[in-house]
Formats: sequence, C-alpha cells, structure tokens
Amino acid sequence: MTDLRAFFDREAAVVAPQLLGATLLYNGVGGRIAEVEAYHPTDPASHSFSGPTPRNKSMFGPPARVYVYRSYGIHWCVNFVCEKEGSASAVLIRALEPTHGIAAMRRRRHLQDLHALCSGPGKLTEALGITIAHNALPLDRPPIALHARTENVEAVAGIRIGITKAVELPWRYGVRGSKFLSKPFPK
DNA sequence: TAGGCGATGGTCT
DNA sequence: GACCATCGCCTAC
Repeated sequence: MTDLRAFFDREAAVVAPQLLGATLLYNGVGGRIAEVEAYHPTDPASHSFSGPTPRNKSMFGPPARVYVYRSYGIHWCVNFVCEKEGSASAVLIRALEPTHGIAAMRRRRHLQDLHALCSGPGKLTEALGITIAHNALPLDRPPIALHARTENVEAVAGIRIGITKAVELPWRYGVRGSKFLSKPFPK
C-alpha cells in the first residue's frame, strides 16, 4: 500500500471501513480483511482509555504499526495503530477471507473449513502465526505486508462484539454478505 | 440456529 | 482478586 503513513494518520473510525478488502499478509500468509472494529481513546471500551500501560504502549506509538495483545489469557489479537503518535486509537482486525498460504493456515488451525480459518480475532492470529513477539512491527516492512484493495467493497456497520462498555457505538465494520465474518451483521 | 459455559492467564485495582 | 476487544464444545429447540 502506498503512503501507509498518511492512510493511518486519521481517526480509527474513518480508517476502519477503508481497510475492508485490503490484503494482510504475514510471511506471505493471510487474506482479504473482512471485518474490523475501531477503538478510540475517548471510548471506554478501548485499551487506551485509561492511559498508557506496559501492555498498550504500542497503541501510543507511531501509527501504521501493529498492536498485539493477549485476550482472555488464551488468544492473541492484532490491531493497526491509527492517527498521530500518542493519540492511541487503533483498528482491531476481526476476520479475514483466506487467500494466501491456505495450507499453512489449515495446519496451524488443525481445521479444514475455509470459512472458519480466520473468522475471529483470535482465529486469524493463530492462522497467520502472529504473537506478542510481533507487537509494534511496522505494517509496510517484512514480515508484514498490507496491500490496498483493488476493487470496491460494500461495507456494513454495526455494534461491536464481546465488549461490556460503550456497547452502543457502531464501530464494527464488515464486508456486506461476506461468508468470512466472525458473526453475521443484524439486518 | 441460538445460547450457555468452561478453559485460561495477563493486566489492573 | 476481578476483569476480560475469545473460542469451541455442548445442549436444547
């Protein structure tokens, strides 16, 4: 993606729907982004709401990098950092449509079903092999690559999933009609 | 198809 | 000591 820095130097809620259809690869394995959620520092559901901590440090760093954290003590989840350094907003990547390295993803997930390989934030990090070791890596240098979408994508918005605060904010975005979402969007 | 729930451990109060 | 930006398995319908 050209000029990644400018792309991410905007509000997470603006960046998030534009990421739909972009291709995320880690070591050549990945797919098209099918579902995302935006998190903002004024948002009580955001990890950055209560200020910087050792865990969320990379959210406060420069944009166009990844923020990786452990969820429920089991899963890794990956975010893209947005806006200017210190503003601490990010987009959580929730689902991918697998396109590259599908055999490797099936091996890591011990699963054949293509639709379930990356249909959730914890699933896609397992499929791609992303862990805390990759926290704060830039999105435009190996082993990570991000390619802009090549065709238009119709986005749908909805409320976010799995959170207990600010549940009403419609900052979940998905590709309309995609079979690779973590959950369907209500009609 | 939808909902309940256990596993599991880092993070913060 | 409580809280979780989850997953997958198990029921019940």
